[in-house]
Parts: sequence; structure tokens; C-alpha cells
Amino acid sequence: MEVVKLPGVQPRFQVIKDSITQAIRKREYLPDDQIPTEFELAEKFQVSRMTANRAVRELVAEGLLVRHQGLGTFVTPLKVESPLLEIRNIADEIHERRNIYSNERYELKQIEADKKLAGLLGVNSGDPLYYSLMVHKENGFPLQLAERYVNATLVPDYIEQDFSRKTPSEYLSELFPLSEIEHIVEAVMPDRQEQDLLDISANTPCLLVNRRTWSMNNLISYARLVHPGNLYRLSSRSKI
Amino acid sequence: MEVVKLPGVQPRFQVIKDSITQAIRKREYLPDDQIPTEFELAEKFQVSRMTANRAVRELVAEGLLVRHQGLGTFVTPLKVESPLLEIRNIADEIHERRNIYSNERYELKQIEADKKLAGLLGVNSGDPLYYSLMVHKENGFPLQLAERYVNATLVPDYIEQDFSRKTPSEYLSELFPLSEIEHIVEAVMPDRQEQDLLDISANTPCLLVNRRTWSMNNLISYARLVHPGNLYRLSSRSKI
DNA sequence: TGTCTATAATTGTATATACAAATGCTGGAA
DNA sequence: TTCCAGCATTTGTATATACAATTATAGACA
Repeated sequence: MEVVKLPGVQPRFQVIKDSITQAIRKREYLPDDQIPTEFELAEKFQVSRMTANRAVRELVAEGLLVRHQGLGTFVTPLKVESPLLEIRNIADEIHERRNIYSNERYELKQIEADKKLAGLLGVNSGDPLYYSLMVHKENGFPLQLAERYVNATLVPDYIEQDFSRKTPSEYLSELFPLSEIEHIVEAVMPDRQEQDLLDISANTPCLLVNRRTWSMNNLISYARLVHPGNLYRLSSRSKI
Repeated sequence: MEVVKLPGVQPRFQVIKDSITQAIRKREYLPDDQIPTEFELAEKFQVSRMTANRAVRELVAEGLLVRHQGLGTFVTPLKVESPLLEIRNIADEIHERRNIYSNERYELKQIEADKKLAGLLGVNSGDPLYYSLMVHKENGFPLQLAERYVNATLVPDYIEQDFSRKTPSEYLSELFPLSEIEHIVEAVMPDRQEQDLLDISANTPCLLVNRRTWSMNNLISYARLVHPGNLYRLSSRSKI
């Protein structure tokens, strides 16, 4: 028998959290506004004070609220948003510099999402993904090792593309206008395959850029981009 | 009468949190290791299960632990696992997390710009600069080594500040409203001093963030920020 | 008037208890 | 042997209760 898991009831503290979060988003509570006390919340949602306390305490931990003992709970005052890193597509940059560019496609295949990939791409384990691995070079020197995982359900034609003329990101951005992008940058040591493909030694530190892209709230792709640390720099400069 | 506020006793759930955190940092618990159950923690620390529960629950929220109902609680497997939870901003935003934060000022002095620094800060060789070196820590563990070079002509009072209460960037941004900022990120291996100050081994790759800030077209400061690669991630997510 | 004090309001922590939910295991039934 | 039911373990949530700590304020007092 096929068992469909229904969403199920939310915990009561979660209901309170969502309610407060929504109210803040809808500007019903403005920054610095006082929100109801634990007693009032407990009354309103018909829960114990401890449950209201947990809801509020977690929202404080998440930075939405601040509390002052003896005074009350308030919406966190606005803070300056810090500038975010704008990381451009390496292929675009190489193109613009008009150097001799090549990408070598080593692999392009369909796989099944394991647990980790499923989490990263917001699909279920076992769902189909397309995987591609390629090395971007400039004047013959490897600059980037790019592994991409693409939601095969959303982009069924990905696997038939010819990526020697158009890079994966060019293809994807034409089909799926980019609405959101996430970059997470780490410093890592290259594994054996990465050493070989990038032609570097085992003790060359590398920049690892994890990039996920969304298009209209669909999570389209996850890319794992490895750059030899001594060859490449991520740069951003922005006016505020 | 002058009343001196003593540190006071820590809440019991905090004691448990610290104990677990320390054990993880000292590698007494390794990634994927199971930690004691709530019941065992309650027994060990002589508290109720709810108190142990709160300690563990908060550590889960902070990403150190993962729990599986019916199975137990485990040290979070090495990074990459939870990109959805780990959204950390650049450098000084450590502050905003309400963890125990400290910076240790190791040096603060006036120097003369050499050729390289002169280029970076847009001054002439020999011009006066202020140099500061400090280590930012969270819960006692080094997260960032920060070296700053500040244009002494533009910010003559920099050298007299007490940076134990206010970070250099907080001080600078109050005095000089930020109009432009540049980040250049590299992967590097730590030198000897960096290993010592960050308490890492020679083969821990690091993220080096070079940051320059401008205020009304004046180049105010250049900072060289080193983060252990396995501890820190630069993350950005932006809607387009 | 100015100052101190008691009090109310609110959050902070701690506990005992109860039951629900998820997981792995074991032992018995088919 | 295979499968399934039930059990033990562990986490997840909810509550009532208690007392501590912090802050503002109203009222007493000099």
C-alpha cells in the first residue's frame, strides 16, 4: 500500500513563531515595536507560558526579536545589511578577457540523487539528476573544475546540450531566468582527482565555491567549483 | 558605593552546552559520534531532562549536533551537510551572534607605508599608517585573524581607541560612513604566526579575505582577514 | 522637592510529569 | 526463512509550577 505522508500538525510553538514572523513581514509589527508578553501570547494561543516562551526564545535566537528582562519583547531594530559577495561566472570573465578559452567535458550523465544531493537540490533521494564535470582553461592552464548537478525533472534537455559552444550556466540562464543565487565559499585541499584535473600539487590550497541557483522559486542547480587558490581570486566591489 | 558586577553563575543549560562544545572542539567527540542521551546528561549534570533537552536543542540549532528521534544525538558530520542552516556573513558579524565573543588585541602601532601598502591604500611610500592585529574568538575559539592598515592622516584617532568594546570596523563605520567596499578572496596556507594565533596546523587551508573600504572617495582602510577554512564559510544569497 | 523603597510587570531558568513519535530490535507466527 | 507485531529506547512537545532577576514606577518619607 502506498502511504502518503501528510504534512501533519505543526507544533504549537511553531504556530506562534510563524504568526509572529508573518506579522513582522507584513509590517504589522514594526522594528522596535513591542510584541505581546508571554502571558498574552499564552492566552491568545491557548498554550502554557513555557510554550510561548519557547516560541519567543527561538525567534530571539534567530535574530527577529530582542528581549529585555522586566521590560518586554521587541522587534529587532533595523541593522545595516552588509554587502554581499557578488561572484561572477568564471566563464564569462574569461570570455571577456578574450583569452583562449576552452572547456573540456569529461563527463555528462544521469544519476540518482543521494541523500546529500537531495538535500542540496530540494528533491527526494533517488530522484533523477544530471551530473556534469568539466574543466575550464585559459591559455591551456586549468582555472576551474566545475561539477554541476541539475534537477533533471525541471531541465530534461540538459543532457542533450553541446557545452563546447555554450557553457552550462549560459544555457541554464537563458532557459531559466535567474531569480536567486547562493554562494558559499570555503578553503579546501584538493583531492586526488582535483589535483590531476587542475594540474596542481597536493598542497595547493583551493577555493571551493558552492553555488546554487533558483529560478522562480525552483531550485535549478547546484555547482561545485574548485579553483586553485594561487591562480584565482574572487573579487567584488560595490557602491553602497 | 561602587558595585562591581561579578560574572555570576552560568545557567545550568549553558554549562552543559559549553561542556559538549568543548568536548567537540577537543576532538573528544568526533564527527558522527553519538553523544550521551538526554537522560545520561541529566544524570551526569544533575539536572532535569528538560534542562538537558534545552542544552542539546540549542546546540542543534547552532549546527553542532544533529538528532534523530529514536536513535540519539550525534556530532554534526563534517560541514557541507547543512548549507541551509549555515548562513554566516563576513567577518565582524560574529558579533551579532550572541555567543561569547572576545577579541584579543595583540598589537596596535604606527608604521610607515611600504611600497605595497602604499599602493593598496593609495598613499605615498613612507606615509603614516596605523596597524592593528587582533584575533576574534567565539566561545574561546579563534575564528579570524584580522590585520588592519588604516590611513593615519584620515583617521588620526584610530590608535587611541579601545577595541575591546568596539571592533575597528564598528569604530570606522561610525566615523566614516561606508560608501564603497571591495573584497578579494583567496585560498592560502597559514604562515607560522597565523598557525599560532589561530591555533591551527600547518596544513589547514585558510580563506584570506582582503577588504578595502572607502568613505566618500577616500580610501580608509585595508584589512587582511584570515579564517581557518574548516571553520568558516563566506556565504551570500541574493535575490535578483 | 528630591530620594529611597516597595511593588508590579516581565522575562529567565529549572523541574517533574505526561504523552506522542520515530527507530531498531526481538521474538513469534506463517 | 520471512514478515510482522510489539517492545524498548530515545527524542519531541506540552504543561503547571516555582522561584530568580531585572526594570520601571508609584508612593512613602525626609
